[in-house]
Amino acid sequence: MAEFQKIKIDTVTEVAYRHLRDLILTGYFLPGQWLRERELTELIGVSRTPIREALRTLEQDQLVIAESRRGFRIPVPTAKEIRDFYELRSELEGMAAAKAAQQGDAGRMAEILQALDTAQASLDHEEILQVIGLNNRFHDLVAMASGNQSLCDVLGKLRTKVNLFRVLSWSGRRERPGETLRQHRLIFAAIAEHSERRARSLAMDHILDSLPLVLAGLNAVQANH
Amino acid sequence: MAEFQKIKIDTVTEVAYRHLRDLILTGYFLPGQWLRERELTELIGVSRTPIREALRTLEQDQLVIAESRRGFRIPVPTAKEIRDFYELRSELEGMAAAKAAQQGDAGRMAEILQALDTAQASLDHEEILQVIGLNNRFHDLVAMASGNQSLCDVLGKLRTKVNLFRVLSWSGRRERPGETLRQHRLIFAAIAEHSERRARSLAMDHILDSLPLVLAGLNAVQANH
DNA sequence: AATCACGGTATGGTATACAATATACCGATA
DNA sequence: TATCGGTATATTGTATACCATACCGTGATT
Repeated sequence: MAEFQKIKIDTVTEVAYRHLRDLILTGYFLPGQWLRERELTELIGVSRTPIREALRTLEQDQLVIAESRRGFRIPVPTAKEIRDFYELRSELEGMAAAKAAQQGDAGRMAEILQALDTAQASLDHEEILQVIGLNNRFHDLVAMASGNQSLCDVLGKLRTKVNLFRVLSWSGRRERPGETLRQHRLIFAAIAEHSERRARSLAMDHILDSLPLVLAGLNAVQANH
Repeated sequence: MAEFQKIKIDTVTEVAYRHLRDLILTGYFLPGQWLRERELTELIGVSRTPIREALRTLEQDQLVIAESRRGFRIPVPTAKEIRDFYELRSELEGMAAAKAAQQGDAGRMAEILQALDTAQASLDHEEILQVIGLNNRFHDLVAMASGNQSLCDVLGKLRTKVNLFRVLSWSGRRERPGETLRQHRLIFAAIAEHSERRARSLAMDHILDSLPLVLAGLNAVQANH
């Protein structure tokens, strides 16, 4: 008999964490806004205990900032922070692409290719949210193809935080999923033909490509006070 | 009149976090051991709430592992995890060294040199703990000299976790602070003369140098069941 | 104008109660 | 004997009440 899958039961803390994270990443809160525990308990519908634990986790994700005896607030990113962040992510996505090219796991390659093709189909049908989701998945799959779990974990964290920068700077509105998809295809090609250096270089450039957009968005937001 | 320094008051949660972290990193708990909340409240002398918040933070540091409705336990590292981890850290320390060489901040360089000289003096006086502390500080200073705060943060986290691997594998006992210091001097020389590629390469090799020691320690621990 | 005192508000922390669940133990049954 | 099932116990997960304390705005006082 097949083994029974152990059912993972979500704790309220985990639900609260994901709920708050999604609220933050969709721009529900404004940059700099204080998150009052008691408001959050009403918003999420749970008690203070799981809210506080969820906030501690979000603090580690750098999606909120803890200030002693003041509470938690949404960060207000600076241009330098964003530049530093993109530089770091660029290096690590480059490493992931290079390692993936080195490994060349056939199964993973097929998965990535399928994600790209599905994204292309979604693009043709103008299902933009689908395309964006699959574009994110591309990076996930490449990280997994690197075979390095630590790298995968760190990149996952960075990718979560990059969404914060995007939403706080409204730059998500100006993305061009088609161009992104095109670059992903180039990176995949380099990985598939085991060109480590080329894969790294393309992946790094790909990340840095979106930096100006985010910085411009940040300026626009700040100009509006 | 000089401005009053805003006094940073530690919350109990933060104290509990540091206390637990230090206990973990000094090997007070065994790999795989469950951390019972009730025991921890007695051990640290605070109530469950701050203990649980501290554990959530430690979970993000990957110094403990949370299992739903089971609690938290000390991780049992595998050889692959350790290899992946060192590979990642090697890449990032290399990046930090390269960026530091690029920046060439004179003030930072002086700080690093001073740390190296102090470490040398401590070594001559056989103050081994001093030397180890200053050797860690070297990496911190190089990361700061890179000018990239995000990189600095991530490397800090990685450096914390590497201590867990060391203590869980007892490999700390076999370290040779003198050899480490010698390698640090070489890395510093490369940074000081703005040799980005050489600084990166030396820093990466330096990290990977200690990997076999940790892996050997892991095997030795596992052989003892 | 600068400083100080005061009070409101929110967090930080404790204690407690209870629900939910994992585990160990134990006995019944095949 | 081995397996199944049930029960007791321990522990985490969650809610809640309560208090102490820090922060901040406000207004009086100098």
